[in-house]
Amino acid sequence: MSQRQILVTSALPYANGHIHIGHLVEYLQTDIWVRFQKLRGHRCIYVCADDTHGTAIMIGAGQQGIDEETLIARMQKDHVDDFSGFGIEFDNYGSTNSPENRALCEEIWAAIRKAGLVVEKEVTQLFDAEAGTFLADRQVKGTCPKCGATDQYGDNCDKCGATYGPADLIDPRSAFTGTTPEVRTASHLFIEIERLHEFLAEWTCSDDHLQSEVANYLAGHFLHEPLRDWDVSRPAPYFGFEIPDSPGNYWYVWFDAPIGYMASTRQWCDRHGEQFDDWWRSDQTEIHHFLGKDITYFHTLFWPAMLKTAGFSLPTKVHIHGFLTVGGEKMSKSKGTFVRAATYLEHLDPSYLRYYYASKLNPRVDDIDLNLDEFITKINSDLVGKVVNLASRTAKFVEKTGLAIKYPDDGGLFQQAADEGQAIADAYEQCDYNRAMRRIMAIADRANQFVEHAQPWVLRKDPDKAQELQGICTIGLNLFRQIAVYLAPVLPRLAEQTSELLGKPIVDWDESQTPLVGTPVGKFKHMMTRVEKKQVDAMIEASMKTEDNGAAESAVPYSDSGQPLADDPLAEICSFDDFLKVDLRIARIVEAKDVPKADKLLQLTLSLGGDRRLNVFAGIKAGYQPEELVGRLVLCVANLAPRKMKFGLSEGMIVASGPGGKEIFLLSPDDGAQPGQRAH
RNA sequence: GGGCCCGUAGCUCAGCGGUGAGAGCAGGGGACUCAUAAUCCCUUGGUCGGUGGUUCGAAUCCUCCCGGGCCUACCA
Repeated sequence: MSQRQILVTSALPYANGHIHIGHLVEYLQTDIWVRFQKLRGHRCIYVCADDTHGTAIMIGAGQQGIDEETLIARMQKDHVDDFSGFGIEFDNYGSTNSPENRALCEEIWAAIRKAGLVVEKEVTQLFDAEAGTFLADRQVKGTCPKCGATDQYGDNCDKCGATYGPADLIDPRSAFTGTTPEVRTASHLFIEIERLHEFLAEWTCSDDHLQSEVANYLAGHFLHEPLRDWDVSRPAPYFGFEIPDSPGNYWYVWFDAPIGYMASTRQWCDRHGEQFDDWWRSDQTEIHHFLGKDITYFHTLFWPAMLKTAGFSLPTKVHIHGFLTVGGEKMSKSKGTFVRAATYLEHLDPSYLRYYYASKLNPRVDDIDLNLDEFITKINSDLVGKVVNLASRTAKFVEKTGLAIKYPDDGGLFQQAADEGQAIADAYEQCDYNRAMRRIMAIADRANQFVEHAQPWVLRKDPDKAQELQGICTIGLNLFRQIAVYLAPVLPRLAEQTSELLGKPIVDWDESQTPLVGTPVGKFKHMMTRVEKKQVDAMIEASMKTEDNGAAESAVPYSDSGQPLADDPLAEICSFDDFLKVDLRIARIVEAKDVPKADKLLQLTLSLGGDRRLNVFAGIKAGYQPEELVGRLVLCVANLAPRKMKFGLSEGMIVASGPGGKEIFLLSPDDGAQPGQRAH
């Protein structure tokens, strides 16, 4: 097998938030792949960095009263700690706010300029003077100029479907401060990526650079029509690198972020006396990017276009994974399933998550689900019950004698498992860890059957059978070690413990091909403890309490996030008389049923006490089951003008909060309230 | 509206043109006691979402339909 030279990256985590178990899918997927390549004897380096630029960092720093450099330095430290806690080993972990990155941005920019791909265009944007920043379309809300619907984003109206620019909104408000933004025109620099259309159409479909579903996605969404110019500059003030030949303009964060892969490589090269061009301008080096489906197009269209234009190597493969769900649902802060890496580490062993993710990951873009009950049984039965147990049930019988000098006849078991090595390696190579784990567990099953039938605990009682006992345990421990080698990319800690027990380090995949004989056996120590449900519960409980307020760490007891208010700023002043026009009443839901043809609606019958009933269609289907609603008290707008809907007449509204989707929270009165009472 | 992915045992998934459809976990029965109540043996359980087609033969390929998820809706 010839030695490959491989450069691997994971997407750069953004410096405005902590690492959580969703991020870890990617970093663990990548780390396992890298460890696998290294174990196979390839030259492989894994680089990453914090992504530090952009408006969000600027705003975040402002809110905390610190400068951007302080914010990103703090967050970088937290990120590095989290990664190392999970055994994720980078060869270099840099920052996009580094001199190396600036230099590379300038180099690539110069090449794009030289290729004549840059054009300048005027862009009119809203500017938040209080926050000191330009606002993206989605960072502005206001009233739709077509239909008058309130609270619409700056790009289109989801009531009437009209599209417009943020400056067209009536009464626009900044999402950050709620202030009225001013209109400013600035000139932006664009890259005419369409000029590379043909190249991209070819590249995305060839040589297995992309998973087939990703290539299809690009072909159907972007490449079927001319590519739009890419706006790569932002006017000051902006936290980032100023564009040398365009003073007052900064590179958009998505321009310099992927270049961070290169900058991180350069730092590594400088530390190791390596040539940068051997990694980024060489046919001999494979480049593998791992990233989530949300940032597909930056990495499969813009990034190859930038590399191509600047004369660097193109990615060998872009590996795109799906999102993490927990218990089949999106991670939720309120349900405690939005678990930070640091919180996880306070309660559980990182090996558990490494193995669990490995057992679920496949080469497709599918989302993967973390089912907490399955998590517990999988760890306990696979890792503790099957794998570690093999060592646990044989090692102590040979503590004194060590392994046999000659490997005994095991009926072909070791050879069979050695032969599996290639299939397991292929599965790792293709990121089909699920398949690899299944094959490895099958070896563990066969090994346990062997020990069971050989009955070392019986042999132990007969001094004449000492040699046979040693032979049995030599087989058992060798099968165990073989599994530890195959699992080493996933469970590096187990590999170390195995090395310690048997006195021989596991540094090469080929250790799985030859049995170990004649070495001493150390005293067996537990290698992994069982997971208890209460540990998992405690983690969820703790996550529920953890305020994830981005980078903001507050000492205030109720450190509620400012995000909801920022997303939806306060409305204008309303007079008391105006308020009284709205007749809010306590109501009891006496009937609730699904509206089969509606995506969002449930049909409710509200009782205001006595015989008074209201028929209401409420857009809460995603958050509530009809049966759980019947009987509960809610707050309703009882005098709302009836509205004729496709499904019938709606005679009021019930009051709820939340951003929408599944996150809808109905209001309930305290005990004692009665239907029909007015709220004011 | 468009696109992509998925729908196989209670759960998580494998099989993706060819002997009677599989694994792990869960459930039931038994064995063992070396081991972290681990392990081993036996066992229950499935009209492979539905329909139509291609084929000597389909869970596996194609049509349509139903259901779930994600991404989009002129926006990167």
